[in-house]
Amino acid sequence: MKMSKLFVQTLREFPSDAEVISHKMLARAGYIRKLTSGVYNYLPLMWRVLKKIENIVRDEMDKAGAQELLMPFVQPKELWEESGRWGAYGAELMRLQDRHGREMCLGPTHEEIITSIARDVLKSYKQLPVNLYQIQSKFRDERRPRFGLLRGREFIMKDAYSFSTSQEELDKEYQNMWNAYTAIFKRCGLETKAVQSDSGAIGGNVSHEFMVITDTDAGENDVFYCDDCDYAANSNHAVSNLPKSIIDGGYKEAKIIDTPNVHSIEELSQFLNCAPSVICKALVYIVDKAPVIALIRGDKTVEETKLMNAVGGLDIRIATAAEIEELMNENGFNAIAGFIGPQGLKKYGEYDVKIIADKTVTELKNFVIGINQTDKHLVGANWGTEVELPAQVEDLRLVEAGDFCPQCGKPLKVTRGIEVGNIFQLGTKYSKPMNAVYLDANGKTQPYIMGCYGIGISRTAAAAVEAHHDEWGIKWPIAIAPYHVDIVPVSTQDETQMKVANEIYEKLLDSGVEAVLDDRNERPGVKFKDSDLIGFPFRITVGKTITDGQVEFVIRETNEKISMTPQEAIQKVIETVK
RNA sequence: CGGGAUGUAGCGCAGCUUGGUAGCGCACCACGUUCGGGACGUGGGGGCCGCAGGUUCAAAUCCUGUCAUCCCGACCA
Repeated sequence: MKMSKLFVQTLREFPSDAEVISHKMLARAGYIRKLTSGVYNYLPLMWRVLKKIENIVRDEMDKAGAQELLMPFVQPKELWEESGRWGAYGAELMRLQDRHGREMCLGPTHEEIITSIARDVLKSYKQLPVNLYQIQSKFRDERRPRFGLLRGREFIMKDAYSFSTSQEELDKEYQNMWNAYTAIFKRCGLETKAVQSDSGAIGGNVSHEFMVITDTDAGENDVFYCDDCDYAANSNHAVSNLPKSIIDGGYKEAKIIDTPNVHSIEELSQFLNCAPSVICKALVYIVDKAPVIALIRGDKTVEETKLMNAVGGLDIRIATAAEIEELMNENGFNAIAGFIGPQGLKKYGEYDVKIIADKTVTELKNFVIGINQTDKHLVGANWGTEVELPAQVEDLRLVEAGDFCPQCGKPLKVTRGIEVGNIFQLGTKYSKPMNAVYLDANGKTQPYIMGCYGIGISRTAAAAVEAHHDEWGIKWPIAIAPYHVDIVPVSTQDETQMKVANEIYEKLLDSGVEAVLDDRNERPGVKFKDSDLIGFPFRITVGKTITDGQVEFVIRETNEKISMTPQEAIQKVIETVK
């Protein structure tokens, strides 16, 4: 491709609406343009990158025995009602009506569709197992799109779905996909870590996320991991063993004491001169409109996803001051946040109050707790006497760096990650309600045991930029770079330089190398800046030294410059690309 | 959805307080001088000042409404 004809406009400055590095770089280097919030045009350079990632994904999925198909982007409401998700999915599901008023949605994922196809075709155990996948645009009406391609509303995704006859068969396919994913990301030049995760709205039991580890703002997930064993988990799912803490408040008897204007755990522990770990904290949450009180040790934090899952909810938030006031009034108390306790809270409007204790509070003795009276606390409390231990006890705790690994006991570390793929064991979550069944060897009707496996194609491209760039621009891994090499004659006026540059270009093209010839009559600085910004893995500069038979070979990854003959440069590129 | 901000040429911005011919830099076109890390000169092309009302002789500027975009908090590929 001649640079003068390449459809690209690089910008001197970063667009003002871009926040993270991948968004800034891709926009400035002319890969993408925003159409509307969270929706981007993929310009020719971007599309080449995306196609390369897609092809790596295809290759590995096919090798793993999966078959590609393509499902519709627009889906009818009826199938979503069968699975129960028309109501459950929430505002992220982009709903619309056709001219007859029939309700449809834009596909955010395709479990319903694939299940409806499978149940029509897969009638016998002899046809199983099967793994089907597609690569397609998805639409999720995110509450807040941001970070460019990392969190768009429309994005390109590979989604695969497996159908098995047993848990063992599913386990095998899960491992198969795990291996394929590891190979895919490696080929894309990305280092990933597979971490245990919460399974969220898609549902299911076992799931892992593939994270590109990046300690920047673009990494939206906290990942806890162990250096000594293979344990790694998303913060919404991580568990840990705790270091020894003080769990006995040491109070000889239970009594109510005045704690004026002492709102926070920190203030309370100072006021009472006790460890935060002997205080039982009570937090009021609203899960799907219903009130939930979470009890947890004062020095620990509630992981909201865990709490939400403990009550089987879909949406969670901390209660407002006004809601707490209502809750108190309705149950005959008068207290503000900071003085809440679990005692005597029964009703909130039409809902029953649920009380759930984190495991950390069960072992407390002679502890401190709120009693729903402002400016008062109970000290020296014990379960079973002063306070009743809630029937439901769960792990609600957010893990912290330094907690001990649940597998091997060594201290855990934390880092940030970008989720580029995930694998789920769905079980019969969709096959049962949608009556997707086959006949087993005994002629008995059985629901499929399903799995699903996603890769964010466009997100993977953005994550690659996050992981591979410097202050001058992108440094694409060779396997997903839009072009392999940029050939830059320093002066288009110089006949020798142009002649040699053209020869190099033609020879590389003949060898199947994806080359760009920067034939623009621009000053060299402009061409070098563009070359670095766009991120060609290699650059061959043809300058004055061509009179000595030398060109300059530049490796973008290291910015290393090596003088060599044109023939050597050609050889070097061909060897690397093959 | 809550809190904060911004909409003026493809990109980055000024002008608005105090209404009076719409500007600057980059990019784009032409000519000339330049030519190893985003050159310079001269001359050009491109804008319903987000949109709709209102006030006024006159609105980018003042008022009202509306739409869009971005940032900070809860979700996911």
